[in-house]
Amino acid sequence: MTKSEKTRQFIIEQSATIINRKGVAGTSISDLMEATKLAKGGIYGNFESKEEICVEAFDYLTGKVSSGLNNVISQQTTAREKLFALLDFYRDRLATSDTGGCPLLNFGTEADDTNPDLKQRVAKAIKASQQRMARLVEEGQAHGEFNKNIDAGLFAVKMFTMIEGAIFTSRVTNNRAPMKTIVDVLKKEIESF
Amino acid sequence: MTKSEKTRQFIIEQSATIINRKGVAGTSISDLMEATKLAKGGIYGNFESKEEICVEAFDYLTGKVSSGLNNVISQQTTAREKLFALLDFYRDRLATSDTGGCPLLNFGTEADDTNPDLKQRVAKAIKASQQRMARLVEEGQAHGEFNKNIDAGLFAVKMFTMIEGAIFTSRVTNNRAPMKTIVDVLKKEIESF
DNA sequence: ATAAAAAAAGACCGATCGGTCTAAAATATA
DNA sequence: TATATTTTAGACCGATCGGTCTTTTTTTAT
Repeated sequence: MTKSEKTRQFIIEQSATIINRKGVAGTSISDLMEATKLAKGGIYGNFESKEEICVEAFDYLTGKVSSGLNNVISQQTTAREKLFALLDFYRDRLATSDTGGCPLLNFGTEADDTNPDLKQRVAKAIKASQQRMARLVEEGQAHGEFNKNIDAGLFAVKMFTMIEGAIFTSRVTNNRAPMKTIVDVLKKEIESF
Repeated sequence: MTKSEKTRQFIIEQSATIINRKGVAGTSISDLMEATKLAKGGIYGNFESKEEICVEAFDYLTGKVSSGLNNVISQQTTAREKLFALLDFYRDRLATSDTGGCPLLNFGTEADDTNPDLKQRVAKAIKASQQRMARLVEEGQAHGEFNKNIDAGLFAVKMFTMIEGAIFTSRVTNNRAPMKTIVDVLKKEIESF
């Protein structure tokens, strides 16, 4: 890993949370200079534009969520346990305030009317998230753990919308209760599979 | 209604959709000058700051959603019909792209880490939305239409998170299907009450 | 119609925006 | 250690930001 590759990665990591919190339009290069302790030349020597940093920051954040999920899921054996671990991860790691919440929600709501490139990236990430959920249900069905009549795709849509809606609600109202409630509701439904 | 009151209202109405789409940070005064065909003096003669315009725009947008809902709800008689009308309204009027989507979602996700005033306003509006839903369920129970064992508050949280999550998903993916699916799921659950 | 009051125009302000460029510093090669 | 290359600092750029203020225009009251 060359020096500039390391610096580039460092900039992305330091910028990601700031952009997730303040948004693309609300984040200035000087914010990133302050966070990285780099001068303008240090930033623009590694990125072509603010837009490029934001895109990389989004990929970094979603990648971190994705690997975090893969990690907790891989530690479980049954499909039910895996789905529960996924739900716990969302509840404990994305509804909290300290990292700015779910990047899909933050980048998605800002980009949908202003930034087609970013919007498409978010759309892809949404699809991937739902597919992960559906896959876990299908896995449970293949292993005879869940009823085969369950519509995995439909449940994934329900699960995804509820989780994102709950993250949003809990964060704006400064109250973890909605997120907890929704996770419990989803767990109960999974138990009935 | 004095001249300046009319102008003030005009500015709010013309600005609201723009701010809903581009966000608070992403909207400039010159955007609003262009939309209203007013010069800077015309804007700042009626508002103290950009922040004030944004707050008024949020109130205007949520007020319009609220009165729209009240309108379609009042045209129905049974609680079930009222809940269905509410769902149809969300599906047909807020998941579409032309007005920028749900103001709660747009202002809420931007404000939660950057704008405590606006954040609190969104939190209040969220609470009001959920209470409206819960009240309709309780109304149905009072009239013997729904089973009294249904937890109205819990259902309202579920309904609200699913709707917001579905609006988000449908808008970012440019696909009405998730919103339609979620509305159908909720209707089916209401039918079982 | 005229005077008084209200509202809007637009020049102007300092600050900051994203981005460029050259010179200095740090690193890699030899 | 000397040299070639890469990387960073930071002065600088024009544009635009939110906001102010004086002047002009429009509205209202007489």
